[in-house]
Amino acid sequence: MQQEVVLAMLAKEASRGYQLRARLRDALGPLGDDMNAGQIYVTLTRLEKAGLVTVEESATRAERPDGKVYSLTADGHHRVAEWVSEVSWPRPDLAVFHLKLVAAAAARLADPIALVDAQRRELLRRLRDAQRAVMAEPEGSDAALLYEGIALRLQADMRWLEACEKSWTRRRSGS
Amino acid sequence: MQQEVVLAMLAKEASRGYQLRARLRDALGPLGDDMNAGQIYVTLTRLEKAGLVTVEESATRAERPDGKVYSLTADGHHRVAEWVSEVSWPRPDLAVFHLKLVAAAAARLADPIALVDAQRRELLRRLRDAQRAVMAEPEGSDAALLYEGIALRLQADMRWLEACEKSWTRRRSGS
DNA sequence: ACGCCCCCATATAACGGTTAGCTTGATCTA
DNA sequence: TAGATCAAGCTAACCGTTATATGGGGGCGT
Repeated sequence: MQQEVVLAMLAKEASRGYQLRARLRDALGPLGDDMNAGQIYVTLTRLEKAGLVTVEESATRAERPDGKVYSLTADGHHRVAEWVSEVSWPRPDLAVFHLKLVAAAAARLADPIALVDAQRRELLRRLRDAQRAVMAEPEGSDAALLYEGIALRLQADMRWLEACEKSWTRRRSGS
Repeated sequence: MQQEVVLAMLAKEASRGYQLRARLRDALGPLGDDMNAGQIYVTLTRLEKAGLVTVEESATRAERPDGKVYSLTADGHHRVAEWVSEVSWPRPDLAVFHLKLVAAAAARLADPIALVDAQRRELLRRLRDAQRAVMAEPEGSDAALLYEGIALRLQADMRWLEACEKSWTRRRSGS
């Protein structure tokens, strides 16, 4: 998980790694299961090295397993405030599929249009899954919202693939 | 750039790093300028270490700068064929924004609805840019196709943000 | 002729996200 | 009591990405 996300979760209250991981999983619903177990620990140690969090080797609390409790430093608080206030959005990652088509056509490895078609079928499958998941979730839940976003994305990508197909068929008859 | 992409470009013909980079940039149009210059060399050395490409220290050709020409090994050809045939699609990356909202609300760092609004304005700006870019490109060019995909994505994300706003306002009045 | 700048071409260190896999103890259960 | 499962944590390693460095060569103005 992105460092800032972990940092922001830690801003609510100091936690140990496992609790943090559980909170993240809860906030994502069924999609949280995709997270890798070790991810949090990697991120936490890196945050510590960067001086954004501190550990307290707490045998002070009566917590059974000899514990590492993580909390934010002043720098950490500053960083998370900064992150919350900044607007950023992941750049669309369509380039690699496009390059796959270009490369496949150039090296005569496969028919681009067949590739687009296969991709369309795959996205259709995922779209059905996402829509089924939306309905399976309780109305208005976090998970339902996320699945809805995924479905909207997939629909947009489907329409792009249609545009790709048109473009490549034109290109084939045109050359 | 992803290793497989570089590999696939190399499948067309053996090249040296710089040519490869130029070919990639051409295939992406104006978006290709975002590529980092050194990226290709990092990827190529890693591919070499993995045994998927080989270098030929060619002073054999009358090429001025003492040259490293890269070409695919048998394993490399196999790998690229595999890649072309596999259907994969980047997983939608909506989780981090969702977690930003959750964390901001939980730690009372900011008003989630204000965050959604700021994001909406930003995406609207980018959408206008993308649509302008579509029209600036020659009809049917690679770059126009890519920009169209980006625009479609952004529209989908906008609609998701609207759903987010609805959901969080409901949640606020409901708690 | 000299200095300057830009392009070709390559390389490298380092950061950050992700994964696979390991350990160790506790708890459950057949 | 042996085996399975789970909590809790850790590590090595891969890959994508960036910033930055290094030279050689060609044009160009003064």
